[in-house]
Amino acid sequence: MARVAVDAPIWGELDYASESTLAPGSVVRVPLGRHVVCGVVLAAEPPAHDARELRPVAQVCDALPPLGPDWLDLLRFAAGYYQRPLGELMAAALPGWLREHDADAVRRRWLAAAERRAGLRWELTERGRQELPLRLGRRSAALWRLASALGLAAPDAEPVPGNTPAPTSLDESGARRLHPRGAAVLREWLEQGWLRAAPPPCAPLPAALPALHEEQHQAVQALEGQRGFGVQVLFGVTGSGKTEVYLRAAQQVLERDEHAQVLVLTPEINLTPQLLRRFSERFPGQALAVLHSGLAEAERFDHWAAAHAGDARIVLGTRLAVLASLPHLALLIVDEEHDASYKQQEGARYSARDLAVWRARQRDVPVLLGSATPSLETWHAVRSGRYGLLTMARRASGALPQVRLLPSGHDPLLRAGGPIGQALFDAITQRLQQREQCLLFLNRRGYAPVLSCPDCGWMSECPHCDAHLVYHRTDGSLRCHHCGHRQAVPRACPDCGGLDLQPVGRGTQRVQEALAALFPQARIARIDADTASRKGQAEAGFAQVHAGEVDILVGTQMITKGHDFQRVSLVAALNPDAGLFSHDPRAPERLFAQLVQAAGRAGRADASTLGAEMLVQTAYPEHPLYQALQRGDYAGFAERELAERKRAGMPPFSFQALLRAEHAKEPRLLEFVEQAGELAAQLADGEPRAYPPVPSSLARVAGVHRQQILVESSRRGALHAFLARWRAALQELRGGVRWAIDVDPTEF
DNA sequence: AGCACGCCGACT
DNA sequence: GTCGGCGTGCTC
Repeated sequence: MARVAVDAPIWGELDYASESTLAPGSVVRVPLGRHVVCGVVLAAEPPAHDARELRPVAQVCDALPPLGPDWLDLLRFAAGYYQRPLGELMAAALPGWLREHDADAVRRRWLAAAERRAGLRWELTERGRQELPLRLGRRSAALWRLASALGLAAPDAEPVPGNTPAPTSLDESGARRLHPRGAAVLREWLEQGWLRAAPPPCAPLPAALPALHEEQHQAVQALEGQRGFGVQVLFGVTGSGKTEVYLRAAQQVLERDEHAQVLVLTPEINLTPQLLRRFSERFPGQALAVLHSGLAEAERFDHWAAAHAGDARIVLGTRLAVLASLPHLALLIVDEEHDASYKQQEGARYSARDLAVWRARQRDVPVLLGSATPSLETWHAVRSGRYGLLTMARRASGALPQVRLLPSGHDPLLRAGGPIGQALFDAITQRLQQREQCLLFLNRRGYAPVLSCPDCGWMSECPHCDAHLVYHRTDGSLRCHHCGHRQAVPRACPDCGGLDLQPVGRGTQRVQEALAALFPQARIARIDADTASRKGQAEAGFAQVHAGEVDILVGTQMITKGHDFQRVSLVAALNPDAGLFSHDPRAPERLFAQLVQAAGRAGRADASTLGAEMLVQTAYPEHPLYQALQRGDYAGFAERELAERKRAGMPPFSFQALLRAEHAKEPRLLEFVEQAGELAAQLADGEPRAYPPVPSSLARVAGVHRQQILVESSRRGALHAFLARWRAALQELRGGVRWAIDVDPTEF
């Protein structure tokens, strides 16, 4: 009998009959209802006492080595911590291609992928080392020639004089020299699971590694001394050379152990082509696997297989890569660890950064968290001594851009309704004269965030969401950025018939239009979700900027990530103030990180005649956040935010979870959250504290109403004990309300 | 998630 | 009188 976690949103694990004893971690296909689904064996159990007739396991994917116990423990932990079924975590961790193909297809693809990786060079697996001698016995000298070429000692072989190390891997032609059917025998043994791809002969490192500057040297040395579990925070300003430290850290680990694997996490793989390039240049060959959701399913399987087989020495990926099977994991690196995209926002809402730290502790290996603006959670752990701190405060070459705050208070240009004030106008004019490029960003796409009637106060609102319809002038449409609703701009006000509908506020389109009028001679480009609708379109836009075909680039946050523009010397934030006074307690932290990131887009200051500048157009130039930004004082900003969090009893000084519930009928939803709140009060017993239900930040999206309940405790253990009980009780409630618990929520 | 089972409104 | 709505329960 086998206990199996199945690929279905089912709590509880299912039992199946099995003729043989299946190793835990075996990937199987099992009948469920009228379908066959993928599953992972959790344990081989003795038959249960109840006499229920079990259905048999349909197939065992025995071409795959079973998933390791540490992988199973990771998934069990994540399922428990994030209050989700184990099967769902499993489905998130395994490539879809594996889940959707039968054992034969999996075997074929697994072997084909292994052959491609190996360059047809093989070595014995542990299993091969044990089982092959049994199979061969004392017969067949020719087969033993193959076996000893793979490093097995024949039972009655003469001890080899001297200590010439036996070669331990074989390719096809080598096998043919030793045995007439050598290649076929290798294939047979491969299918038995006795062989695996031999690691490519240690790819030569580039002859001359780049010299490290003093701070990098210090960081690399500190990491060299790290053995066993430890979290090191690499706190380095943009351009300080964090990637080189990652590369050296990876190199140390890979050289120390010929099987070691390194996991490198990055927020958005498409936005960090440099990181991928740097790793593949430094460690050439098949040793690098890439895991992210942009890969075709079959391709993702191949990369996952390389990781699971232990062949991939470096696995570079987005948050989902943290769930990959990595049997020889020896180092984890989380780049831009503060980035919000490490938190999965649907299904199992795990934090890849937090799971990376958990995996490091589990395997007793180091983990490196890199950022110019660490998350407050991470910074707090540094301050309390739990995490080590490696600081790189200087740019490797050139100076950081100067931050200049431009008060928008009494500016005549802004008062006249323009997107930029006099100071910014002058600054851009200067840059244009020097043939340097400018990058302007704001958080709103479209032409204007809302259309309004000055006569009666009517505003364009989405019929399905609690949100404004955004005016897009290019095609004369009103669009909802939340549900995709789209309609033509009305000729007259729907309420009073007034004909003077006015755009209110500014989006990227309107800014582009205004800039075209202000700088008629400049070449202006715009990149946002609207212009980048098709894949590659954004990259084409960026390429134009790199090629110097654009003088001013306007866009959303999209343009603040992933590109270093050598000829951009001025970066400006047009209206960042919303982040100062948001109801979301994490808004300031995000704003600071975003502005620092944006500043980093400016090229080297010494390549500019005027020096690189980051300009912030704000009504609150005295605000401590901007003051800290101007000083380049992340630590000061973080201290202040942490003090505020402590005062308010918020994370990281408390632990939170959020119940999110949604339903099309508001009364039904309210009834549900009411009941949920009562259950929480009964079950909590004072700890944790449950707040009353409130509408979510967008109370209605696409016709669905949304409410949430926040629970908070000073003790993580108390919170989790409560969540398990609460979840079980909520599952008993009826009424078709969709709900989910978000542990350690980052968005409210 | 699917899928079946079951009890209440507008149709040939 | 039925067809079908989706609320509820189950999947070893």
